[in-house]
Amino acid sequence: MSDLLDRLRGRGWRLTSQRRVVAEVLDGEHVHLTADEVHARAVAKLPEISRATVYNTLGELVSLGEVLEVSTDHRAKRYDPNAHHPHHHLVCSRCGAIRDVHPTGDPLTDLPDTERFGFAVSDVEVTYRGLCPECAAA
Amino acid sequence: MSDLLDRLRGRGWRLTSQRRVVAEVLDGEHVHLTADEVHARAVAKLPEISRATVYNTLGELVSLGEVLEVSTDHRAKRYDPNAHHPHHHLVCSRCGAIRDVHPTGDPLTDLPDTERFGFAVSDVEVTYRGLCPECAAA
DNA sequence: CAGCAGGGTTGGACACAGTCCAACCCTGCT
DNA sequence: AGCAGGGTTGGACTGTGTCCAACCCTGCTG
Repeated sequence: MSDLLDRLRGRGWRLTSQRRVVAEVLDGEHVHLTADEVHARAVAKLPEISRATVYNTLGELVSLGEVLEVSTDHRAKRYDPNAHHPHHHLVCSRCGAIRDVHPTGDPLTDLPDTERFGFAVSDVEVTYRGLCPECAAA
Repeated sequence: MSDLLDRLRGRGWRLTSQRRVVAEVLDGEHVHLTADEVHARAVAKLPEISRATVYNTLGELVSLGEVLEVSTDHRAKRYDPNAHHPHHHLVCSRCGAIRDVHPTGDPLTDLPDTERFGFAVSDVEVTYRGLCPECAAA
């Protein structure tokens, strides 16, 4: 994703220091951060960046398709920088840890026309839930 | 689900008028209501019922496995009274309408051991997204 | 080079969903 | 009738996210 900045520049995105920092944070650790976690890490690099800017920038990255929004629990949304590799998620039902997973098969083909009710189905999200090894041991 | 009240009684659930009203609301229309919508409908039948009680009761019904929590958008949770028929959801990406669907196949078998990372996977949620006929026409 | 336009940033106020809590009430039991 | 204990209530509170008006910064124009 080091080409992320190039891609954004190519689309006429004005590349401010704030936006660069947010992109760097997402590029840094490939984990699923909440907006506030992104903000905390961004502040470490650019102390005066505001929460609103982080929210704005994350929203823009999402609508540009460079980052995915994931909301597995009913709490804060998380941001997944791995937007160019289709994948699904495995979530620990106790601690909320998230892993990217790649199931075989395509669930889209598992939804017969009679079950589509005239919808133009374009996407599927699959969320597996279970106990992670740490929580299972505890 | 008219046996719902029987099942609850059988488990020693104290059947107050408030709880009965919440159960009736869920039983009434088989749609996916938010907690506030349940509250509004409950108030129509029992004017003095409080929001806290609705939340409490919904939470209890969920942990008893009588009702499912669904959160397809990042807004309010919705409650699905259809807990005894395994199914998944089809959501309109514009208006948020939800339909229950029954895909063929079992996505659990599509997740190889190497993709389970030691998790004890127990459940899968599949959410199909697309435009509903009304939104596609507009 | 000054002025300008327009997008980006800021922080504080606000909105929404949900949770918590102490006081109160109600029911069944003794 | 008195009591214990669970259920209910409403109001305060929290966490997450959005909105907005003022400000700033950059590149362009004359």
